[in-house]
Amino acid sequence: MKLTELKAIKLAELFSALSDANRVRIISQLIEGEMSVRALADGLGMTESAVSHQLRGLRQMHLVRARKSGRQVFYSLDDDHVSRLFTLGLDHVQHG
Amino acid sequence: MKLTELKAIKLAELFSALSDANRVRIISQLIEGEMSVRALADGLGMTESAVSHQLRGLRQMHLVRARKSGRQVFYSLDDDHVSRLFTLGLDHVQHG
DNA sequence: GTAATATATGAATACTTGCTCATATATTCA
DNA sequence: TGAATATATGAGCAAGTATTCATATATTAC
Repeated sequence: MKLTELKAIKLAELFSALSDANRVRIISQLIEGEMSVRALADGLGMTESAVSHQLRGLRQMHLVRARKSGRQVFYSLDDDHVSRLFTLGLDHVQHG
Repeated sequence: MKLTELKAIKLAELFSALSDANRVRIISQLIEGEMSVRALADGLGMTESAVSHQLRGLRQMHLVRARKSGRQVFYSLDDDHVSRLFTLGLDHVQHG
């Protein structure tokens, strides 16, 4: 398959979004539905700062979306490609 | 989705395999069929050493397979999960 | 045997990344 | 207003990664 350099970079960036165990766990939580930063941090045993930094990257790649409500920010998956990639990858890991 | 720590790490490792533009380009070439290290290097404008190093990682993750023939080593994709991940990701990049 | 070719690999280095810590911004409540 | 809570962000650092260069191994041709 012929691939332009730009597309190769974009693809690599997309997969990079899922190339860290903590990000994978964040995504896995968000597959269930939207969650606040604190809820994610508590659920994953990460600091809020670390979660926030990671969410920033995911946001910039348009993989998650933020919804502000009062002083909380609820994050959710921005499109279903992510969860499809996620489950396909999980498939590979489980019985690949 | 509840995810064990081990599965999160395995998933992240899988996606890490596709988290570099040069590896993405290597995979994109191998989707066409098997190729030697030199052919890959020539086709991608990389040194043979760099390609060999990357192939080593992909091999260790069982994403590519090596077939030795004379003094050449031909690489091919080791399973179709990879190309499915690849094309799903490309889908996202193109009209996501 | 030697020379040439194809690939692999270790060390060194430049670059990237994910975290912590400190601080800033925004919102709610008293 | 001021204190408390939720999130965001920048700097700095430790760990990881991809490359290059030099060298090693393996195969073929002579």
